[in-house]
Amino acid sequence: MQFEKPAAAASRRAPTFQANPAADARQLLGALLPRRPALRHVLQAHARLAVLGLATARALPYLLAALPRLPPGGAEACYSYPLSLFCHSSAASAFASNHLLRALPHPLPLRLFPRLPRRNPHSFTFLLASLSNHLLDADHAVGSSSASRFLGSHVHALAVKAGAAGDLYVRNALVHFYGVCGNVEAMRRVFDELPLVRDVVTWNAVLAGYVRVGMMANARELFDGMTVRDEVSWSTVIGGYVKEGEPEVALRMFRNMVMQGLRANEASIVTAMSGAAQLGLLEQGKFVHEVVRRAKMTVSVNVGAALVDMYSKCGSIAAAREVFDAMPRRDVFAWNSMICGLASHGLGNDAVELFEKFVTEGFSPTSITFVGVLNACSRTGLVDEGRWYFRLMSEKYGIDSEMEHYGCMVDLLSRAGLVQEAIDLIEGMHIVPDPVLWGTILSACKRHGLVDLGITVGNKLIELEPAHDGHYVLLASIYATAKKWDEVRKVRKLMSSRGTSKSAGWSMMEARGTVHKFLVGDMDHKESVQIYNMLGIIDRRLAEAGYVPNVSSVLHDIGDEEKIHAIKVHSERLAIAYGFIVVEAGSPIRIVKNLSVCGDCHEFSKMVTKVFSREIIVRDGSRFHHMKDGKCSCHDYW
DNA sequence: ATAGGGTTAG
Repeated sequence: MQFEKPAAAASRRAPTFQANPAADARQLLGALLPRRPALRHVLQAHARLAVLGLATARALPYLLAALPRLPPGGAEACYSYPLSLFCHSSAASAFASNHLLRALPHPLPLRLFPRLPRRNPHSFTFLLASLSNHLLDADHAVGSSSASRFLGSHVHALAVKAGAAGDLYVRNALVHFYGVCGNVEAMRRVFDELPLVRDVVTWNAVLAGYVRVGMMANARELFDGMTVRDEVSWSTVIGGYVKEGEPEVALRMFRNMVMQGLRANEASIVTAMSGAAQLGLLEQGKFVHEVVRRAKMTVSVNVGAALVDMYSKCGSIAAAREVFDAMPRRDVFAWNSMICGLASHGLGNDAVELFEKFVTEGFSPTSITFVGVLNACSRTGLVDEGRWYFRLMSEKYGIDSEMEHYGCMVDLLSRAGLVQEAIDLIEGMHIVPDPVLWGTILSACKRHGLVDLGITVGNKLIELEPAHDGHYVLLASIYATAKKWDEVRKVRKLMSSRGTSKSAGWSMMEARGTVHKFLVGDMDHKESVQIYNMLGIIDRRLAEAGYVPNVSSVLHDIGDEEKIHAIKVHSERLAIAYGFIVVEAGSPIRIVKNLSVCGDCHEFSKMVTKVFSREIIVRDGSRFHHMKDGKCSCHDYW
């Protein structure tokens, strides 16, 4: 065995440590620190440098540069560390100053800025970023944000005075800042200022500014005019369409991007996935998942959570669970998606079980976790559990009850017939109750035959929201159960003179790679003739099996014959009939609706699943109906 | 140095 000479070994291990300690420290830090270091990583690295004798005054700025943005109002120790790094740095360089500005929480950078021994044009970038980040973090802390807006324009003025405003990075930071403020005019002014010093980041910042305030037409025009677009440009616009409730456009752009051979990054994957979830169409969601698979991307926590949400909102709760169980690491978002998903599919017991596991694994629930859990209890009729979790939320976790939580509780209680307890809850709320809560009470009155209370609540609601058709419909049907026909007529008349807010119902399904959308009595579809023939066949078989249309839910002032005719061509039935034509036997027929299923369509669909041994999965305005063998996962309550 | 992202009752 041969031995190296000690000197040679040493020089190979640390060839340049003697030559340039600062450069070595920098190199070592690069190897030591993860890509996005946390405070403790930097502290550990500092310790390593100290042990090696490399924690010199010249090396400290690099530690400063590696620090993450520290949280506002955090422990003072958090920011005394960056300050001491700065003070012990030998060169009071602009580099060290700038990274100090970056590490410290708002408003310290603003206070320190005038006193920094060295500044350069870059310093404005750091300062503006600090302001922008603060605005983004605390978008509801209105008081401090208006101050930040003012301070931002002040920094802008300082930059102009210092001759730094023409710097590309400073300009980009300014565009971003004004975008974050929602000050589109100022943003645009900086963007258009001569000389036109711009790069793709400038364009993307303006794009994001338009998206942030919902000016999608401007965003799109800008995007279309861009000569250089990168991944960020695409994901910004795709995310904008998702945010604006136009998932079809978002997904079309995502496909377009992929078809052009451009790389889908994590942001565009996550936003497109959320678009597919919003749309509810499984094939669209699977396409996005397929892009992840083909790119051989590792399923990160973010992508995993988005997948879970997409699969549950597209009606495949089993696929959602599969993805969730396979995730090596999960964050609160992933858990929340899974819990809420189980709840919306009527799997309340699974949701509650998962919540308990979540807590056992040491996670802290958020307000959204409780929306999921309470919703699960409500959908499954777990009254005691619901009361228990509602108390747990504030008493153990200190989470304030929000409208959504009250909504779940009112639904839970009134559904179980505990209408008075639900009313007491509403009346004891510390926030102004949403009229929808009273709407829940009203439908419970209908369900439980509480005529007098129903009449009081119904009239109150009509007074509160005269354009809301649903209130008239419910009130009239309550009068109808009490056989007060004169009152029924009055309410109907009132509705036709005032009510307007009823949106047209539609049903969607996808087949053969296309999306088909049906309206009531729709004749626009290319295969309309076949669809109506199929509907006729289904109707006859169902009639043989004893199905009788129930028109009590139709409140139009028309005869029974017409009502039956109207019900027979509800969009959902057209979609089901089309499903029989195009969906492969053995596969479920998947339908997405904008409104709630009407009572008779629900009965009809259930019966179809029994008579034809066909599975139907309907996503309506607020839940899923898995229908099979004549039974529905919603337990006939929606 | 600067731009983009997910979960929420009826």
